[in-house]
Amino acid sequence: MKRQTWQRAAVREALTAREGFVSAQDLHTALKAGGSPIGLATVYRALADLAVDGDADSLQSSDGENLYRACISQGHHHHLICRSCGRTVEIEADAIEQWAAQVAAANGFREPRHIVDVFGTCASC
Amino acid sequence: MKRQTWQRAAVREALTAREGFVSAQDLHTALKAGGSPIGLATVYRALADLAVDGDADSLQSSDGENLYRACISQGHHHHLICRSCGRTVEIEADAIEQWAAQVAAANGFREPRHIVDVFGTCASC
DNA sequence: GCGATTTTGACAATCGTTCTCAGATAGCCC
DNA sequence: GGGCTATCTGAGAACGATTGTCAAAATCGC
Ligand SMILES: [Zn+2]
Ligand SMILES: [Zn+2]
Ligand SMILES: [Zn+2]
Ligand SMILES: [Zn+2]
Repeated sequence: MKRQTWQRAAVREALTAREGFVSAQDLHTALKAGGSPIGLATVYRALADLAVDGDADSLQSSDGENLYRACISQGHHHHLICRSCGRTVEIEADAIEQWAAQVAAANGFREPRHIVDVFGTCASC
Repeated sequence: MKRQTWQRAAVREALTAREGFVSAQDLHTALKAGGSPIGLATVYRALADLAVDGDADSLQSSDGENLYRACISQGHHHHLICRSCGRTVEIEADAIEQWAAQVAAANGFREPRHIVDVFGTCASC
């Protein structure tokens, strides 16, 4: 079973305080700047756990970094992300879900999963 | 202007000979195994060029590797990829293109780009 | 063939991430 | 509270994909 530590709480809180997607390293830097003595490896582990439990969304940036964001809606959803400021809008689109399932089935593919993210420049940028 | 070298030709050929997506390292290993003295850095550079020129598709695997594949259809398209054998089907879906553009516009996002890939297990796996 | 310019490749450097492992700690039983 | 034990933590090393370096080699226009 998972133990409750102040480190995990701190990571969860720091992540929630952020608007858009953050890297593990950035979050660690922010925590240290706030006076926390938390270790980098711990931040990585906590973020991975949050993502697995569905409490955080994760995606890979174009240069291969893993980015995380506190989840707002609980269910399956996608993102519209500002490539400049990182501001993120959560999107639900049944049409996409159905399309993905249908396309997979039509080609004989089982257990379909999909990656759908939209990037753009937001109104304030 | 781009120069024509046997190295680039070899990379292009090796990539075309493959069915699904390959990593730069795998392709390099295959080339070496075939007797070619080509360097790893050159394979990376050639693949990046192919992707830029639209002659190869590229995507990031879940563990952060860049994968490449010889392009069949020329225009913008997406992929249905077998998570087991790598077999890939190219997909064109105007509905998705329109949906992405519309979702971006509705939220005030300009210059939308999107990532859409479907993974599954193909019929033969 | 010549020369300017580009490309190559061995190797080092980078950088995000994971591993290691000894010490700290949460949760549980008494 | 005190003690026990499995889990968690963190400093640093290790790792692995990718990129940078730079001298030597190759291309292409002349
Ligand atoms: Zn913005
Ligand atoms: Zn979806
Ligand atoms: Zn398959
Ligand atoms: Zn598209």
